[in-house]
Amino acid sequence: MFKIELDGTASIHDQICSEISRLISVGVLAPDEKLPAVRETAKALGVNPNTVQKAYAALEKNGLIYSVPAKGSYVAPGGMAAEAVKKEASEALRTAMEKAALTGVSRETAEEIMNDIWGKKG
Amino acid sequence: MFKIELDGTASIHDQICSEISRLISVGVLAPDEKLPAVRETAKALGVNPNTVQKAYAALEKNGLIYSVPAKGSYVAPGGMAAEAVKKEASEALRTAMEKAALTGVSRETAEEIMNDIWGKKG
DNA sequence: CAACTGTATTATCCGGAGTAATACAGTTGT
DNA sequence: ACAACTGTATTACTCCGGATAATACAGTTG
Repeated sequence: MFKIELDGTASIHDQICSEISRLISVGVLAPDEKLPAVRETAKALGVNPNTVQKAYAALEKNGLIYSVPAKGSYVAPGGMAAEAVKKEASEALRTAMEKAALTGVSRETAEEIMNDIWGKKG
Repeated sequence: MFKIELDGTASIHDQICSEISRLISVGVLAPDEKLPAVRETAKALGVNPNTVQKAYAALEKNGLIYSVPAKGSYVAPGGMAAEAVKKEASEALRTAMEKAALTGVSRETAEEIMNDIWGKKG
């Protein structure tokens, strides 16, 4: 069972989405692996089941998981999920970069930050 | 007078903040230049004066502008404002990159996006 | 003095977030 | 067959932040 710390300013179901997305992309949650039940997750997180359901529904809408009534929710098969997550993350990164560029942040500055995070190239 | 399109999902005063920040960093709003009055901006944007005031207050808190009661609000002097904006934007970019890295986005992918936005290096 | 400035206060409305309590239909293990 | 689980759906309620609205005050400016 995964753990999530509800810290941020974002809504709880958004945070659940993000964390599960991350776990999928990193591989902690494998393709076709069964996710904890809605009620179980809710209990583990000390959160209302409806909130978790909202998160799962959003994940399914984005193609990260698929749900089978009366059976469970599963990570999308064949690496589709991981790809979807990275695609989402890439788009978010693009948006952030566009915004930064709009406010005058230079490419050099962006590269420096990149080196801090991914390690210097070469 | 500047224009702002209230599109995003963010709150109005946040959008006003962002747009004024951008205009400052780019140089459209020069240091010590007087900003439009709260009521004037509100009217131009079709928005409540209180909302604009909230935006101006936040901008002042972040050191981007300074307000003189009964006189007006002005862009912070000596390029301080532009620097503050770029610093903020850089931090936001760093946060976005960290999140992307966490979800498995590779440096190569990030570089590609960077090339799209800032132009290819070299 | 009139018209403007930023600032402050209070009240109200609306929508989303979150909670709560159910209910239903289908699966699964015993 | 039955109990216990699954996802899904519905309805109602509370709470809080965003936004609006209507003022009021004090100080500046022409």
